[in-house]
Amino acid sequence: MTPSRHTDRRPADGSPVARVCVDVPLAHLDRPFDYLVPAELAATAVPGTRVKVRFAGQLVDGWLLERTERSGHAGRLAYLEKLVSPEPVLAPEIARLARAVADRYAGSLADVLRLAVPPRHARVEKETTPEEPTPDDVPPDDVPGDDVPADAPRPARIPSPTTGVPDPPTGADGWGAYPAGPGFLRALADGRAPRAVWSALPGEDWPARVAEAAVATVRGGRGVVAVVADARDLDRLDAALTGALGPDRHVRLSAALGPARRYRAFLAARRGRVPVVIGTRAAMFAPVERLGLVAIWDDGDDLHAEPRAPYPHAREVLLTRAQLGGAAALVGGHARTAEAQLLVETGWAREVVPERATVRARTPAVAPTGDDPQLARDPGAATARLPSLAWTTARDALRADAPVLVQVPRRGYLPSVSCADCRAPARCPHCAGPLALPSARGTPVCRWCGRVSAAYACPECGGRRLRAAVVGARRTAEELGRAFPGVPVRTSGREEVLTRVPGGAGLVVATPGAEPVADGGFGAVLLLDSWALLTRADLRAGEEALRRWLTAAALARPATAGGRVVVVADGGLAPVQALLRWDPAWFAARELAERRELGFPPAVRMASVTGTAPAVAELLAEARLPEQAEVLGPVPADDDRERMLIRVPRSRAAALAEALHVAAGVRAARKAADPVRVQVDPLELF
DNA sequence: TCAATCCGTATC
DNA sequence: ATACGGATTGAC
Repeated sequence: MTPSRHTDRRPADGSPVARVCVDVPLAHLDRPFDYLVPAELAATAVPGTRVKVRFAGQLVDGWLLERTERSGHAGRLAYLEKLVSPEPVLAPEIARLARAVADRYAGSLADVLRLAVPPRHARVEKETTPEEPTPDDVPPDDVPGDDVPADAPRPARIPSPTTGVPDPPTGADGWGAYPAGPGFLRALADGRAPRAVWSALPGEDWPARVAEAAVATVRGGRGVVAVVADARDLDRLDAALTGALGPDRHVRLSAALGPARRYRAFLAARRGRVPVVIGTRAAMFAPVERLGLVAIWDDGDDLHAEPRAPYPHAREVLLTRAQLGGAAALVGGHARTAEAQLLVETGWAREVVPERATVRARTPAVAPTGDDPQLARDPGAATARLPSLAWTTARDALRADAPVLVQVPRRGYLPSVSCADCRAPARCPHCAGPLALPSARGTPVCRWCGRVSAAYACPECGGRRLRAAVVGARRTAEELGRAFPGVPVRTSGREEVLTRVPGGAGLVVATPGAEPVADGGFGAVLLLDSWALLTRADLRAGEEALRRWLTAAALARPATAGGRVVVVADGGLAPVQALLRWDPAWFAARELAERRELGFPPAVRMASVTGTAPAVAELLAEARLPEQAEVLGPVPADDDRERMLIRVPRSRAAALAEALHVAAGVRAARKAADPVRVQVDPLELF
């Protein structure tokens, strides 16, 4: 680049101005900047391309958002320095979506674009051109191998001659088991935009159902984005889609693919070569032509929350896409989140649920049992410290040559404080935050507002004594093998996740989210140590416990085929009740009502501001918060930082996000030191 | 009186 | 971030 070349440059004849989003992380620079398009880039510097521009003296990356005739900028415009690639990787609708997501989460467009478009891989980009597809676009190692469950792919159907896309199934199975299901599929095929909150039946082959919804949408000439929580779910969905749609009508997109394969899959979608993109949350921004359906499975799984700024949640991103693009939406799971319930109650989405008779026919028999581990009469139970009902249930299943699933929680859940008498979580009388005991014999202190509750009395039972929950009962799992000598014990957890186990007698000990599918279903499912799940210091503890139980219990055979579930928990607790009755909608409605009462999300919009105490104070002093905003805290966060919570009515959500974004910008412009993290809808509230 | 430096502000 | 401008300070 010689200096003389600069003097040669002249602006392009048509639309000489490029509006560019510069890739800098500073909040106050979150707006487009205008540059001149040099004549030689007139045809190639199109909207959606990556460019390099000189910005404040340095060369930075940017996104060309649009080309215009004139600029509103009073000063002199600089030229685009370079076109990184002529590939318009940023589709216009994704640019719009990214802006909406940035606004919702008090973040910058550049931050969201970094999440939305994978890093360029030049070699991959050159492999193919939009005109000549190659068969190598989905490489062999993108396709799941032999370890993928055999049940997941549907048998290939004869493609209909006109479209090449098979007909959806009919009858009382599949979507036919849900009264609103067939109508939902019809609407997808007809090009309409139905929105569904789907409560999947136990034993449901959910990957097949999602694949059928995708097929219906593709039949209607539209595209699909479907997001699942982890690699194992993705393998299952991939296999189902391969069966339903063939091997080359979809791509999988996840960060785990690595840069080259990820960019290859991304390009295939962007170039309109495949109508369906499936993936983990990395796929939530995937460009798809004529988007007709967004789907998310198990939206309560916290893996759906993006850990990088501005921390968007896959469900919210997908619903925003559906809203902006007039696409259908499918929010499915065995459980139902309070957020999904809100969609139903506001009328934004409709329920797709089975009738009670169908539920009864498909559910295993669920029974609660106390968590007293003394059971001397059964020596095996005593060894494993199992309640006797759990032990006898497992024993019976094993005798019937059926596999048994034992769910144990992961370690690391923070105990909170509960009433020693009735075990109701202890909440701050002032702000309803969680109480904690700073020392064993101290007075409880609110973790949100810091107020001391010296005279705490349980609102449920009037009890005045408090107890801290005890964590860690993994030993129970290790001792199980000894309780059932001669029975093979396999574990599935963080280190090694089993996808599938054979149908004979055997024990599988799994942590939540790592439960394998069993051939023919599990004869028994034991849900142990639920006390640790239910007493987590988390707003979503009950919802999360039920989600994990339903997900595990859904792997059991129906009661009619001998399937039994034992949950070691007090049968009077609401999540346990919901499990016994297999009624996730009832629990979600109850949960949402409670959150309305307490002023918690999603009934209200919350944001958190985390940083050093002076930095947090400065940001909040700067922020012009909406009038109804309530500021809670400070609560201590990691390494001498602190956290403030701001809550507003949902109608003020946009104003809150904007106020925080502007305040962060003012701070960044002034000093740039002492970072503050702003999070809208933080997953963890305390 | 001029230049070196500091601080604040814009970055096209 | 960096780079520029206006104000400020200090030495001639």
